[in-house]
Amino acid sequence: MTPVRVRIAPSPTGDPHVGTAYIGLFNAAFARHHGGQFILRIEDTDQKRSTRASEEAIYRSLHWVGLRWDEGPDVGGPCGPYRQSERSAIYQAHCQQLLSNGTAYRCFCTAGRLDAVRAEQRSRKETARYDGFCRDLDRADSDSRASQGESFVLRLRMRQDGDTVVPDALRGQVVYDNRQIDDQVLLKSDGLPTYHLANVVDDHLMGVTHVIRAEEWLNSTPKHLALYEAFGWQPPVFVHMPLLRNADKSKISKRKNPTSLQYYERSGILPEAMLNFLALMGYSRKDEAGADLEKFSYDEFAADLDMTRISLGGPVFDLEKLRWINGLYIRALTPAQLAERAAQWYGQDERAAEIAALVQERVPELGEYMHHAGPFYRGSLDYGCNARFLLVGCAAKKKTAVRLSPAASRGFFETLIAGLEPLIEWTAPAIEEAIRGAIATTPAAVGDGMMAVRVAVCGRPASPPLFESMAAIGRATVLVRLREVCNLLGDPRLLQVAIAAVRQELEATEAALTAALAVPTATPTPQTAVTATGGA
RNA sequence: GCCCCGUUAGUCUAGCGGUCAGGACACGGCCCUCUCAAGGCUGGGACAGGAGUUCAAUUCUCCUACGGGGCACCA
Repeated sequence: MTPVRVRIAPSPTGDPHVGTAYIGLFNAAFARHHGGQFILRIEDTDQKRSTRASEEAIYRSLHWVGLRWDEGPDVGGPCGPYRQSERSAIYQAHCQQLLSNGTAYRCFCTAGRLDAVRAEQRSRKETARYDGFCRDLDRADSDSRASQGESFVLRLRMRQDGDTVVPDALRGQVVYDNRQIDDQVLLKSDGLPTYHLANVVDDHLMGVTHVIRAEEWLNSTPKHLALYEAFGWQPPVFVHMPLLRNADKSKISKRKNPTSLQYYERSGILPEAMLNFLALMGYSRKDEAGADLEKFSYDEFAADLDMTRISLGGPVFDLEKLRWINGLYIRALTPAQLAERAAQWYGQDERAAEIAALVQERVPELGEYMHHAGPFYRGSLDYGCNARFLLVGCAAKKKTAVRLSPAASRGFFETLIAGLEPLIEWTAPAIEEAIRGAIATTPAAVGDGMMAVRVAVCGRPASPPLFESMAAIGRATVLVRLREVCNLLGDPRLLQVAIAAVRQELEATEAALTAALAVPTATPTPQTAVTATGGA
């Protein structure tokens, strides 16, 4: 029996995603279970969006959560290179093979024509797909046009009749009508492969036996199968995992959920708790009594793992339960271990010195250190009565201040997010520019806009310098907080609830005070008390 | 619009023809308690709907509804 080899193939665009850890966990555990290997491959064929910084962040976050791989760009291995941008020659050679055996053809269609075709198909309510315009071009003609430097892509020649059956380890046989399947682009006009080509070629060359990936890939599997056939290769076993979901059941997204692993690391989720929680998404274990087992280690999980027992309903990523499991792990530590872990978590954080520099001036005694540094080490914030500052200008002292409605304030935060999100460099000057830009789109005063951002990001109206603070808090966490503020402002009822809570608190205090002052004779007089202590 | 996947309480799940439909998060109550947590006990809450197969369907089949995903020179 051939050894099990599995892989994850994240693309280095943006923050390391919780879904990558999820799929990584099941792949790694599966490999461990069967004594096989787990490979990390970087899918950076999208030149426009891939960055080296993101790639590094993926290594970091995956390591943080406790995943280790046997082969990868950073650790090497016998099937390298493990970065697809470094494998162009391999893909080119394989394309040549497909071109000569006729399973692929050059397509010279322009983007404009393709758009027009798609628009036309949509207006006729058909499945949008390539119309085959270049499918039957004469080969010699195609060769000469290519050699004259005309721009082209390479497309897979899909069979136009019959069905393709995708054997999925969890779903059985999934049948597709071949006429539904597009002539997929394999090689882009920049000469780089698309995911579909690179993925098949690499999986084969790297000896991957089981492809465990997210369900969103299920529909493109027929294309992959066609490629395996075109190359004359044996396809791997396919396992399509359910997609992690937002509370509204849509595919998990950063708009509706913190998806960055960095966010969880910084808000103090323990990596072992994160893995445990992720394992519970679609998988369950039982104790001797037959009750569901909620807490188990990665090793136990890997030993137990049976992929056929994965449940397919899309699991909602429930932060409440994550926090509960995290608490379970925290309580399982000895006090000494917890002290050690906590100190390590905030003291050896790579931003420790940066944060210290920011709060230094505001700390008269070390005891107040965490009060000021706290917001740098948290995930979501609780605004309480400071929520009023989130309404741009509304808490301003100047009578003439421009005051924005909740909706307008929300609009402001949305444009701010849009300005912050694409920043290449997450630095104070870049952040400042984005903030000033966003404020400029509103009639509010600069200072009032800044105050709203300060409270949104730091949770209170007093903080170290805003831009530097935001730089230190980090992009992932800043964006999560801003999105939560948008949600808050988007639903005024949430604000009402907050206001009601504050009012209740105040009224209770007032009532207690009034009651106490109304019965001065029932207690020893203040006079006596003062004298007594004063004389001691 | 077309194609594919899914459907047990608000959420994560067990179940693989006969179960009082089990566990967990969250929620309510009680206990413990200097507070808050934690912990213990306890309560409410689910098989999407309809046909069929069967002595018997949550479980098998089909239809409907609902949810999700895909339909790019993004992965």
